[in-house]
Amino acid sequence: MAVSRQKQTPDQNGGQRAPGRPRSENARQAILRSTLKLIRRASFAELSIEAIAADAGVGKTTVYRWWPNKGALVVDAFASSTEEELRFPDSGSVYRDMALQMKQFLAVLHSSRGRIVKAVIAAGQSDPTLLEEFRNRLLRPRRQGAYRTLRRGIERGELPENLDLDLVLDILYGAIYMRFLIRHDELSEGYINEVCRLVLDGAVAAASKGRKRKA
Amino acid sequence: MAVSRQKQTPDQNGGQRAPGRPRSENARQAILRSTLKLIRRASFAELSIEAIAADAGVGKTTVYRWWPNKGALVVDAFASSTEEELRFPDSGSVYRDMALQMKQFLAVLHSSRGRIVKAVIAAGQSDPTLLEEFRNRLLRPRRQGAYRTLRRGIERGELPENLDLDLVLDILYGAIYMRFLIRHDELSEGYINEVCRLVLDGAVAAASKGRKRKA
Amino acid sequence: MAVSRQKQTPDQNGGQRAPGRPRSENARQAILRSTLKLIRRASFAELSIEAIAADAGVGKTTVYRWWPNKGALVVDAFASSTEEELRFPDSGSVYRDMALQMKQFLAVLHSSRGRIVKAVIAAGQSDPTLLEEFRNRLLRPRRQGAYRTLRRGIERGELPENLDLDLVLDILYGAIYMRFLIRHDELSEGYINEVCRLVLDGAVAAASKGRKRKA
Amino acid sequence: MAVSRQKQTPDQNGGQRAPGRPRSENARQAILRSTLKLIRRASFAELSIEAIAADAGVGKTTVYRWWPNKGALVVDAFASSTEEELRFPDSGSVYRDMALQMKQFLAVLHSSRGRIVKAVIAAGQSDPTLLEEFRNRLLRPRRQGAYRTLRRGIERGELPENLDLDLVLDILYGAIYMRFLIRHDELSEGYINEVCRLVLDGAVAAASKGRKRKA
DNA sequence: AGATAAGCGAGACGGTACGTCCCGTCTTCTG
DNA sequence: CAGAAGACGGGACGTACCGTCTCGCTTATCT
Repeated sequence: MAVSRQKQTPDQNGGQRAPGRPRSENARQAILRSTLKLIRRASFAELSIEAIAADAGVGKTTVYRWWPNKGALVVDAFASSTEEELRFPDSGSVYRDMALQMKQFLAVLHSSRGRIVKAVIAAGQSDPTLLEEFRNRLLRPRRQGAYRTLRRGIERGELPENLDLDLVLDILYGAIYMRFLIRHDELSEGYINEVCRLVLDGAVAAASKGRKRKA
Repeated sequence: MAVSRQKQTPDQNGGQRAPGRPRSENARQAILRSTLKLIRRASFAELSIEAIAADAGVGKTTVYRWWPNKGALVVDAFASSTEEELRFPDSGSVYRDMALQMKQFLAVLHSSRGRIVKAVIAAGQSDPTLLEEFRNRLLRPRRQGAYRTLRRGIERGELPENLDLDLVLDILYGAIYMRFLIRHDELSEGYINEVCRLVLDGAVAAASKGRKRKA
Repeated sequence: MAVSRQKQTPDQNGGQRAPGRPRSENARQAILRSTLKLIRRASFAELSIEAIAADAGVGKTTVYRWWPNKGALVVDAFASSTEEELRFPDSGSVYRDMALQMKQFLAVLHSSRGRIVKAVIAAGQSDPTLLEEFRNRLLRPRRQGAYRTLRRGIERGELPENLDLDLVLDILYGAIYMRFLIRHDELSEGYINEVCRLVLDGAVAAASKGRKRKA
Repeated sequence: MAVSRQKQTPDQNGGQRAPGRPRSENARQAILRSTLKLIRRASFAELSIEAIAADAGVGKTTVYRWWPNKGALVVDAFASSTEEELRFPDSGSVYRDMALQMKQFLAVLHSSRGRIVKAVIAAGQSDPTLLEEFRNRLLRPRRQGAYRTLRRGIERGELPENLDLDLVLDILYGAIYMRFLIRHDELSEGYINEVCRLVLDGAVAAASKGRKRKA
């Protein structure tokens, strides 16, 4: 489950234990903790594994043994700190549910953890495996919740059938990432409201126009 | 005009020339050329000023004399190579104009210069001035053309009055940046068509619903 | 007798067996074998206990349990491989006996085991206990044979009485070690002949001059 | 002249200067000084380039730029500190001259610099280039003086003509190195006297016996 | 023409962090 | 309870670049 496991976990091994001294859970957590602590004070580029190891009271080797690079470590640290936070509500309205979750996401971006998201996306641009970690551990799980929310909307008739869910979600969240990464304009809750309104209305409108075109 | 000028340009000096040997235009261009060449083979993080200087046959000092850091150099190199490409057409249809320009942008992203866009946005996450350069030299000029295109649509009645242009543009381009930066799904011309359709229809629909709500 | 025994051997325990699993003779020999094998391919400094353990298919712990350090291990390995080889002959001539034994020694130095002698002397320079092992297990036993050879020469009248045996031996073997360790000149059988000639003649001459001086 | 010069010295360049910033003489001397200081407190193996650089207030790079390895550095440091010390006197007696110089050498071995000689010979056993440095910078120059001393003895009739000088010197100094490196017996001035007496008398005796054999 | 000034290439400098190797110790399960 | 396996904290390795500096040389303007 954890990114860091490169070798078999006990469970995967059919109840068998790997030989040798088992991995130190203390060390693992100390490293993740120090990573989170240091990434808040410095940029991703300034963050050094040397410093993390020192802060965690751990040999550099131990870090390299379990994480292939700085990026994977930062994603892991971030993911293990945000697991619970970004759930989708179920209020009976797609608009309300989506806007609410997007605002929770906004809060994370505006918190000190926003810096980590930036760092990961930035570093991911030159490290495909890092980006993949990001998608697997952060994006994908959230998408599952989003799909459910949108499907509920379809069942309730708020959204058209045959809607391309990924299209809608990429447009919605793309608008957030745009202002978050390029910082050319205000990224506020009001902005999120407007984005949701426009995109969800657009989903309905585009579908009905499509029907007319076909008809 | 060039990012790199830190000292007075002749023109600003009232026709006077500064004493001493003037800056070598050869060196400047060799540096920009080598930067473009090397950034295509490596990521931003892997790109080193040492290598650029060596490739350009230039002393490191000369690079540092004119550019404060790697990022500024990369933006400068990129900007000086893409000035002409991303104009907005005027075909009589907002949808067609926007989709066309977005597809041109897509072509740039898919070309070897896409790597530079990635690099700049990535590096910009830990260097505000770099991001500002990106906005000033690349984003803003394009926005001017986009405003004109959208305003023509409003005049033609294709789009509602009082439309928040930046909102629409951030949603449109955000959808592109989203897939470009996170690479979780296909970034194709078909995707652009759908994004345009949904967002522009959404702009109309949201406005008419707003009117009803007010009424 | 073996350097490696740090704990009681069964015999010392009055026929009693120590409790628990007995030491694995297999492991011991595998370690010594791997040590000899690896020291031939690499220098003493390059030789690592990690590599020995891996090559012997043995845990590092097992090595550390029985040998205090790399040097002791190497001496042990070497000694256990050269016990029989350097005997002194008895041909009726000191010159012939000494020259012959020195040539046998020369052959060892020129064989792949010469590298081990080098390694041990080298490592001994920063590890007194290692050097002591070298003297006790390799040098001293040989000296006993050399003393007997020289004393036979004295009895036969080839060498003067009251000869300082250690002085003569240090001069003879020093000449070999000199060229062996510093490698500035050829270390050949011819060289050994000349050394023997000069030193043994010198022993006679110095003694007779000494008598004259006293007389 | 210095071992450390890997690139052209000005003199070799026909009065021309190499381009770029010239080598810092300060740094060079600080490094040599720190090397001598630290080698006295630790063994060669314990001595680290990291520590030398730190002590000298110098970047590690600067050390590596000029010396290929720890050994070369130590030889250089030692040589540059002992250049003047081991001259051969000219007293009118070979025996007296040789004994005197050997006692000077003995004093160096017994001083804190003796540790360096040990270190160099030890490290040289697994590093041929280091040994070569040792021969070129330390052994060879001394040998020149020794040749002159022995030749004076030949001219004065104290030693036979056609004497193999290297043979005699290897026997004399080999006796010293033997006890110095293996430490099995006392290395004193008395020992040196006896060695000189025996070897020089042996040189005469062996020659006269040789003549008899030929006759 | 000479003085003065700045840019230029080259490359050494003091540093920081890299990722690796091996140290000697420890912790676990198996025989 | 020895042994294998292998993770642990640690220290140094030799390398790559950082951004700064010091050279001699070149190219300009200003006396």
